[in-house]
Amino acid sequence: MLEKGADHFAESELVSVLAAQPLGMFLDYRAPEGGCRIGSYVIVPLGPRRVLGVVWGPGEGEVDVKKVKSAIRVLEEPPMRDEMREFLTRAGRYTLTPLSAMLRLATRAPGLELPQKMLKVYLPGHSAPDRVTDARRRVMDVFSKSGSKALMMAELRKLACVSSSVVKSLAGQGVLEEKGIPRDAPYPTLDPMKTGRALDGDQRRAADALCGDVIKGGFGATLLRGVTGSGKTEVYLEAIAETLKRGRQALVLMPEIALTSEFIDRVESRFGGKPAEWHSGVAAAERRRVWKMTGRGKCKLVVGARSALFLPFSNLGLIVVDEEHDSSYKQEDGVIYNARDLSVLRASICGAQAVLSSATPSLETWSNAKSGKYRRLDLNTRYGAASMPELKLVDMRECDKMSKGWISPELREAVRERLAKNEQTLLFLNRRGYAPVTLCRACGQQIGCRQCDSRMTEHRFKKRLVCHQCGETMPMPKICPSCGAEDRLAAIGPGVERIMEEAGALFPEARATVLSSDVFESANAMKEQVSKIAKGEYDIVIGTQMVAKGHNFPNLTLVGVIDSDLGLQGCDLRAAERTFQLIRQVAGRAGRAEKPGMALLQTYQTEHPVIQAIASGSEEDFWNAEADARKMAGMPPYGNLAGIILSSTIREEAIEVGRRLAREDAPLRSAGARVFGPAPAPIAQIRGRHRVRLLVMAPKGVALQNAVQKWVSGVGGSSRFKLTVDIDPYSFL
DNA sequence: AGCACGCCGACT
DNA sequence: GTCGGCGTGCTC
Repeated sequence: MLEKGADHFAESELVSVLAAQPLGMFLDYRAPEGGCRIGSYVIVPLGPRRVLGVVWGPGEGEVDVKKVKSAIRVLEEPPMRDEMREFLTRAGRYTLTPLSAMLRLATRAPGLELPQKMLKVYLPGHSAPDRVTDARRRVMDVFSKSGSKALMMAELRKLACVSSSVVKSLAGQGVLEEKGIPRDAPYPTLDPMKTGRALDGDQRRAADALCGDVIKGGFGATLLRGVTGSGKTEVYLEAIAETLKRGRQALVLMPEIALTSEFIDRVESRFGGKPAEWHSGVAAAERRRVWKMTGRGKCKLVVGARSALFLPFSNLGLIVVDEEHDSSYKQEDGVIYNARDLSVLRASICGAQAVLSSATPSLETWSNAKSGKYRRLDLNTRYGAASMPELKLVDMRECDKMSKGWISPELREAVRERLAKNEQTLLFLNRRGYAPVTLCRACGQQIGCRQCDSRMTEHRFKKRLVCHQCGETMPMPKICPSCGAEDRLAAIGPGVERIMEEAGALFPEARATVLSSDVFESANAMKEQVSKIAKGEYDIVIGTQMVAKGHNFPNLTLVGVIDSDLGLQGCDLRAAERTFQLIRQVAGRAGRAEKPGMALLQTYQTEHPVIQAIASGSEEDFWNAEADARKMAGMPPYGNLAGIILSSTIREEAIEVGRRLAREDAPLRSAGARVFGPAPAPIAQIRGRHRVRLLVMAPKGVALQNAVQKWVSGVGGSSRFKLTVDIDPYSFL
């Protein structure tokens, strides 16, 4: 319970209203005509406007009663439930988001305040017609055949082959009854009693466990782990069936809209009806219908994007987060939240089950399962792990003495073998351009970006320097911008273009190409190149991470990872996690069907636990190693992080406030937290705003949110200045 | 978020 | 003299 006292207010009693406007405070109003209750959605006057709000409690009465206006009216929708208000409150407190912004998320359906639109339908009435004509008889026949089902004018005209005047005149005589029905119709009922596909041993066990939880009722969280094709969807469909049987609602979150259509088909064949859809691609009227129907409990199953988590479900019993590791669950602008974490919070508040499903769970979820906070259910593959090629490490410390360049003798030899056999090789390096660093040999200065403080990457194909941080580009200079020395600029380190150059020199007879997002004019040009590669028109493909996903190159039997360590030294917390998944994905490109594949991983750190884990191919080993590393570093999930993004149209202001905050860190220190930075934010400039970032680190158990709030409150700054807090950031510098 | 109020530069 | 730029502040 959020507050005590009456939950019903008679007309003109004082109530405290939270407006869905960025006000940062509650406003007192008088209850409207007919009274209202806690949770009522109300339209209130705010300045010259009328805005949507929710009655949050009794009026605070701290403002002059003469200033207090009356709420205009209560919406027809059922009041916001206590559990929803608690969810918004706690989610807002966790993400350090003002409650009004949270309310905004929860009322993001266009035209909510509009009265229910009515649809005119016709039914047989009680009078007899003054005259019976052929046309009139056809109309009456339609109703007798269809069992007096209500029909819209368009349907009726079509079925009876009459014009609207016939219908109108019958209605005028009372032969037909004209009725308005709500336009936002309830959703088709889903039939959970239909049986799904047959499940095998692991799937059956997992489904039974989940259904058991649903039957038991109350909160629980489960990691459902299984590779693609292991039947995760089928398993959670069983849990959905069980939820529907008990009259409760289920929500399935998906990371990408593209993935929903296949799921919708599965639902239709399993339950005999489509679920409601909620994402940015859904039209306004349909969004309103989904919102209203979930609130009235007339919509039992929703599939949607992360924002579906804020729908006003009346009896939510199950939340499935499909591909829970996917980074698109992290909302990065506006209100910053992670839908995966908030799903668990919402489930815990409304006594629902949360099912986090993934082939490669995030470390957070893996560790929650390991500690017993979440239950873990594993589905083992039906077809074994046949798709992984032989993995071999190449120690680059050995090679350096023998040769220059980035392609080791061992990898060279392997490439030559493929060339002789007419098979393809993929050289993987997750770095665009020619060289990541351009250094002046005269003065030692690196060429930096003028816009943000990062380094410029040379793109030799385009003869330009490009900042991968903010997109700034400039022509490749002849003289050093710092000291003016001529022809002393040196490219340091490799990018895919440089590997292309080296491959060209080593294998002049081979047909080689670069596959990198920046070398194509259009998506179509890229697709064309991909299909050329698939057809075998190239012998060597040099690619960035874009080669990892989906493309099938049947003649590819060798993958060389140029720099396996690349992801590991970055400042991105999930770099290792992603490196692991990426290298496994890339290595998985090698060898299909009858041709066995091989992957050579070049590394300077053969003994590094992550590299070892990748080489051994054991997932559990990797997670254990990664968990140890994060534990040592005090990183999530064994420590807490908060990103502070300072932005301003004036670059100096963002930096200045950043420095000041970093200096005045007493509130953080006393709580046991530390601050790093300021540094340019991952996207240093957005829509003319300069962004700077601070990172706060705290050991587990520190009330990080409180400390951060205390610390940043009253930073001030001009009106162009804005501060945003990103709790549990995904990317940081 | 809007929207008004208010205080300084280029026009009829 | 005024029109209008958008910086500042308020909304029960």
